[in-house]
Amino acid sequence: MAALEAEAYEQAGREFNIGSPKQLGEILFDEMGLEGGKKTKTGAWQTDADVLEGLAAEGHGLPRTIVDWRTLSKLRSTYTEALQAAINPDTGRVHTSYSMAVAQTGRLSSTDPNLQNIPVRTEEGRKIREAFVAEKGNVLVSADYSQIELRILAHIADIDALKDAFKEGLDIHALTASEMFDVPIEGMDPMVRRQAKAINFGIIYGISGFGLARQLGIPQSEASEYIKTYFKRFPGIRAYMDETKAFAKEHGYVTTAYGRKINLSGIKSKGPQRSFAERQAINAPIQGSAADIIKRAMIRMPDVLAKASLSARMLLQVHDELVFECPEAEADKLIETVKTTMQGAAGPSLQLSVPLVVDARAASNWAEAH
DNA sequence: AGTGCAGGCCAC
DNA sequence: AAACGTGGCCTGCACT
Repeated sequence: MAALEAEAYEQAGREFNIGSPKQLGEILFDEMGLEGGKKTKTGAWQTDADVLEGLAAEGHGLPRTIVDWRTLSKLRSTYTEALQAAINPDTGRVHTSYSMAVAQTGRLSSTDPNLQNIPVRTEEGRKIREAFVAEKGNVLVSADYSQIELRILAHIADIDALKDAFKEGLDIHALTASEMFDVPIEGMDPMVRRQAKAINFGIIYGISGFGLARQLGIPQSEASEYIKTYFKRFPGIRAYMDETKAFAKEHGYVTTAYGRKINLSGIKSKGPQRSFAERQAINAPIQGSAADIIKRAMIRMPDVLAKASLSARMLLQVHDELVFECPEAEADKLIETVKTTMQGAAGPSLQLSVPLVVDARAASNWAEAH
């Protein structure tokens, strides 16, 4: 990191506080005069990774150096150093706290330290996750719901094409791409599937052409066409969204699949507040239902483990994932027990019209088990 | 030294 | 007008 700092000062032509976005923005856009800068709402130059990647693509050196420095700096300060400092000397372990009434949707949240945002997406980040290891002679078992939110959407919005796809165990993003772009699933271009995946996630979040364009780095006109095509192919999704927004506006809340209410106070306001509340109205039943289901699984777990004579302990919940620790010899039985419990957790009070699928694996560390 | 906000970025 | 949902933690910075 020291080498990256020296390189940044060299490229900037002077020293500055490398951790200060404000100073960086002034160097890039006021001193160096780079084009394409945007301001944040407070008037400061925006210097987030998207902006810096754009500048780096123009051939400028400093933005690349800063992005690399921030990546390492983030991992060191937020994870490597903070997590070691959080080890409890009595247990030799890191213990998080869960809040059950913070997230509007009914998700848990995790603090001091937050163990629900341990890196996983990059190779460097996964090294952090490798440091979460089982006691000697034990293994970690990670069990996560596959595509639970899209399955819930298929159920709630009652979309036959999506429900059938899940029943047949198809690759849902590939299917979406196939339907939208009229291409066969076999031998599909990975970039086409990636675009469909972004659309699927966007749908769950209450997408806009602007947001999808930003996500995919394509013109807004093109993104809007994608969304139009998606709704044409899955008209039931648009109907669900319209109905949900109308319900929210009439009642001031939406409900999960179990009937739990989620208040949306901003739904009757105007302008951006209302747009925001409308996206919440679309997302909250989906995210909230997933939260209900995994909580039902967690509540049943102690009983289920005891009945199966398993000594496994449930350690963590990460929204659609449960992490356990157990003796190596128990792992196979634990995986079967946990899978069955999680996959059946929607019932019996709710009969989901799509199957829930759980992937589970055992390994000595969290990165490999995930 | 403590507080709170802004900007940024990690996860699902 | 804002622009894709739910969170928490880091540093910098202005302030008390």
